[in-house]
Amino acid sequence: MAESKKPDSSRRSERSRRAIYEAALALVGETGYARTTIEGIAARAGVGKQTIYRWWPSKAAVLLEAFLDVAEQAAQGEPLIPDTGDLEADLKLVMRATVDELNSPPYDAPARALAAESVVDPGLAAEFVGRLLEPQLQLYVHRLRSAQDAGHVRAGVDPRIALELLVGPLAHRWLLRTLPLTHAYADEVVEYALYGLAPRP
Amino acid sequence: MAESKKPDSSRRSERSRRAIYEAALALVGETGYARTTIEGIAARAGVGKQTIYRWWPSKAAVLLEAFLDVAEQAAQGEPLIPDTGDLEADLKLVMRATVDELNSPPYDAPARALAAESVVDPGLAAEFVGRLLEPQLQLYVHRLRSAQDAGHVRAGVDPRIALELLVGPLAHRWLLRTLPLTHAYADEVVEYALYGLAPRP
Amino acid sequence: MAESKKPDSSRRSERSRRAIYEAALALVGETGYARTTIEGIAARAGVGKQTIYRWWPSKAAVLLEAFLDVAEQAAQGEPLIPDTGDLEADLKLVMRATVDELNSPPYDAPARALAAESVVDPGLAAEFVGRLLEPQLQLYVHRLRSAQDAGHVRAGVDPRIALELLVGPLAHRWLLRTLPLTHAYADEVVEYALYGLAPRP
Amino acid sequence: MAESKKPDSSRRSERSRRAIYEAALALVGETGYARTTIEGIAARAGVGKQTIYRWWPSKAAVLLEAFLDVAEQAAQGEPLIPDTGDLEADLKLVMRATVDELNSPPYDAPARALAAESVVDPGLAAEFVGRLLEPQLQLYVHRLRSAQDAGHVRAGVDPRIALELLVGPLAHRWLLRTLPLTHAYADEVVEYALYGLAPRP
DNA sequence: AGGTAACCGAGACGGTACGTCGAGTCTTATT
DNA sequence: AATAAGACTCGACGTACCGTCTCGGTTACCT
Repeated sequence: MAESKKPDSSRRSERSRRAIYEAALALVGETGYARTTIEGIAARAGVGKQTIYRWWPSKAAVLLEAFLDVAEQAAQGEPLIPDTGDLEADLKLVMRATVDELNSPPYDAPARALAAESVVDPGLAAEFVGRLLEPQLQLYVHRLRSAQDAGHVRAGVDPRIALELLVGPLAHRWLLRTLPLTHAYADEVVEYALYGLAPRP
Repeated sequence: MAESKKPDSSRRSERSRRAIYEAALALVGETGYARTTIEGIAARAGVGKQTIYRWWPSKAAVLLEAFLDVAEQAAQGEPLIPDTGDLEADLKLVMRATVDELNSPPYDAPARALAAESVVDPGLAAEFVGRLLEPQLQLYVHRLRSAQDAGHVRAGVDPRIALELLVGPLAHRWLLRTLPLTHAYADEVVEYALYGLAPRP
Repeated sequence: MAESKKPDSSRRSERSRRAIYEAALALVGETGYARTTIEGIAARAGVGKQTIYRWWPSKAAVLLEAFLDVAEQAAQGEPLIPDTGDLEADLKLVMRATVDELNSPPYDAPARALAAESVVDPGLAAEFVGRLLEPQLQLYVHRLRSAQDAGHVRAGVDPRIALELLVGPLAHRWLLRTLPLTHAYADEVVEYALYGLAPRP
Repeated sequence: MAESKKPDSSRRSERSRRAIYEAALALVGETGYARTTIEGIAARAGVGKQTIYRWWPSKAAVLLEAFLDVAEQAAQGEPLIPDTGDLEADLKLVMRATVDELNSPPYDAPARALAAESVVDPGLAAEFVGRLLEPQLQLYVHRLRSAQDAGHVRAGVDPRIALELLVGPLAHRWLLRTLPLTHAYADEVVEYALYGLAPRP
């Protein structure tokens, strides 16, 4: 009943782990995900290939962890979604910030790669959504519930669906590049969506 | 400005073209896009590899055309978006149909593969969006404009953005599998979105 | 009992035939036999591939005929082997001329290619020997017989073997490049061989 | 002056090396050199193609080493050229043995292929001559010098040229198949050549 | 003089092998 | 025991030519 030998993580080289993260992100940024290879990551990180295969099941998994790593560090001074009492203003703020993030190359390249892989690999998608996307979405749920409590959103509204009315259109433009992703667009999406959520007089 | 010798398409073998489409769709359906190889398509189609490389620049391009080919044949009896005068009912109808399509494996596998590649390959994305997605989206624009003319949608609303409020959430759930994609969800998205578009009394 | 359709040689395009010869010799000279392709010959000659396949069974056969063609033209003012009565002088003359020929690139390249192919393809070897080499060798037989009649070569000597004592060493150096092929060497071979053929006092 | 990364030969798999030699010789023997492919050798040896490309620059180089390998093993019980004091008899012995070797298929096929390639590839020729042919020729040089010391060959004779009078004719018949290669022919060549080398009374 | 059968240029086709790249596994020596 | 290094088998890549096969277009013979 032996599991096929799992490595002893207490012995793991922290140095190598970080070098692999950096190499993975750098290569994906410079040459794109498809042209990034495990061999290339290992070479750039000054690491043996086996060290990667020992700790990660796939190229996508390496990139996901690398990306989570920087995301966590960036999220230390967590901005969350502000709650000034003005829902529309607060949402426009975060949505504009999201637009900026999606438009910035150092974020765009790995995030795009991970999204694309997730589209096609349900296992990765579960990780990607669970560890990266869902926590973000929950912030919207909280803010919307708070607005609901304050009477700015109709009582019957399901925040989960409301949030997707906001985030879905942004994701759509970002992923498929149908049209440019701008602050103006973010604002309009917020406005159109909120019309439908506001209480009827 | 020398074009690197283009083949003479009048000499092209229709037989091979169709065989390649069928092989590509079959293999993507059976083994997934990543494990589908050009060599495999050629072998299954009973065709030389060069015949694929002569006419398409990449595996994704083959699949796109194969998919467009069946899409066109399927769209002969064009369903379009009905216009019964009841916008909500009409939209729910198409949105439910779209949900069914996205949930049906023979459509899902190649569409997902193309979407994933498009996320990461802007050139393919342009083709994918322009030839497959955008025509679909224009149907929404038309239906929404018609509703606007009938006074069921506020005059100031931009149909392009309105449509993304409908389609974006669906795409989001489909692509990233955040939550199940159901008829109920389609209905709710339509309802939430239309609240915001309806004229204020 | 129909032979699988042989082409009608009276209809053959002389223009194409000559262009193919020239292209074949030029390409073999410029890029070597191995890198010369039938497609390349056809392209250079401004000829369809089929025109080559119609008239020749192989690349080697094309080159052989091309080479024979120039060899015939060159041999119009046939030098043969002179017969001044001084066998040694006469042989040195031809042997030196042969050395010069073998050392001249325009002759060397195609001749080498044909020899190499012949080593490995008995059918081609038969053609090569019968149409090109053997006629040359017969000249030696005649000259040696004449010398025998004049009493300059022992009566018991078989001219066929004697000739190979002269030509063999030259061929050996040429084909395998063991040592440089010079006039001095030609002279020495003639001298050493003739010692053995001369009548014993 | 960067060498394009050379592999570490201390890590080399002996098992693969021997399997490649055997496969190469077997395939050349069975199907001929031209129809022997690197892919075929790799498959037959149960080896990755890359393992061949890592250690050899060409198909011919593989075959050369394979052939040298068996030649070395065969030459353990070195026969050399005997020195009984009777030069003619000794030479006839080796020349007949050489004829037998050249007429035996397992030797003929690879040797012929290597010779043919050498005719056309000077680099290979250098290897072929230096490592295989020249050591054989030196045996003749030694034997002839010994005969010279014993007064059975004229003092002025250059053994190098004398040897080519013996070996050249044999090679000529073997390579171009002008006439059959027999013991009788070997004897005659020896006799004719020795006439010219013997001291004049 | 018109019809027609061949050769001709061109090049698409189904194939085979090329030489390269990278995947994932395994081995060796080092820390 | 984990590591850096890298050789190994394997499979696919995209390319180059093979030899076969249409496809018009031009000759050149033959009614």
